[in-house]
Amino acid sequence: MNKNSKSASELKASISRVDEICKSNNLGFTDIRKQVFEIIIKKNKPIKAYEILDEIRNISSKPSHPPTVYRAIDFLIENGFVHKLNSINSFVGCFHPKAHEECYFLICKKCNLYQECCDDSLKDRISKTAIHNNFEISNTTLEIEGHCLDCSQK
Amino acid sequence: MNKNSKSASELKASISRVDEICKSNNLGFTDIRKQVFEIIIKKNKPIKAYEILDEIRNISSKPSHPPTVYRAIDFLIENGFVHKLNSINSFVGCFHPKAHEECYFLICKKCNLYQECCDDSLKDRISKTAIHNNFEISNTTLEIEGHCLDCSQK
DNA sequence: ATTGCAATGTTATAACATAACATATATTAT
DNA sequence: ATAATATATGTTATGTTATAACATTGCAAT
Repeated sequence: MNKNSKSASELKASISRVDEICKSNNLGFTDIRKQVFEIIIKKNKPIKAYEILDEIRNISSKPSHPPTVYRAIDFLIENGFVHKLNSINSFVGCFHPKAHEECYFLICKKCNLYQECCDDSLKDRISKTAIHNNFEISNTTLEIEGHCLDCSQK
Repeated sequence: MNKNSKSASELKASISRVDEICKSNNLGFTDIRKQVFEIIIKKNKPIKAYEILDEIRNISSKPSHPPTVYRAIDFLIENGFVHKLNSINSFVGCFHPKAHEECYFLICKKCNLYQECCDDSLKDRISKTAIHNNFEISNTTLEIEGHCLDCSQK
């Protein structure tokens, strides 16, 4: 699985990468959106909307409300910077924004770390299954829960 | 996709099949559980917990509450008679109870019909992906949303 | 300066789910 | 048969997740 935390430089790199993408696509990477994105990638584990809200409330002096967080999340998801894990109602940062449409995940139930597993053969297999069923995919949720190497050895 | 509704005989067959499985496994297929199962398979589309609750309230004279429904759903899921679609917080009947551990779905966004797509090659591919990442699967959520043949032709 | 638009603030509530404890019903052991 | 146990259900309350609706702000274009 991915490491437990990201270095300050990795964080900065992630943020400036998204910043670049937003600039070149004319997307407003506003303070709130940046703040929410930073909280998500800093945590480096799936995080819940209300946890994000709590963090913002800790940081900021002025009152914050759920819609603020959900709007920021919507923006981040729409543009592929963040993904939602439907099976655990949580959000994770994307390692490869704009690199792929669909994103598949391994989620460790013990340590909560997650990993993207978007290999092409899997994507192909899913695509073939859809075709075989005359089905036109618009989006796919693939979330594999279980135990990562570290946790299954313990 | 599967047809829009099930015939009375198909319904009866589904229920008695589950009945059999419960008997031979010493599981209590109680009235409430049977009722919830019937409501789910009758609908033949993903159904939400509170819709089930509403139906029960329509049928029954005595008051019903959310835990009643959620407990029945839990029982049905635990034993493989029903699946949860995490991406839409809904529940569907299983076409092949006990035939497979994991169950993958195609869900049409337009007509809401759903279809299981649990082919082995897909299962293998997912399994290989997990192995490749040193990951031990406990359960998998695969939900493919899009349009079925009928709906994409319209 | 005013209009228009995108983003945010704010209040309220909708939608989804479970904790905790009481009661009833079935099973088993004596 | 009766008590003890386990399983299932009833009930109240509340926790958790998410959005509707409308007000306000800030900024850009005419």
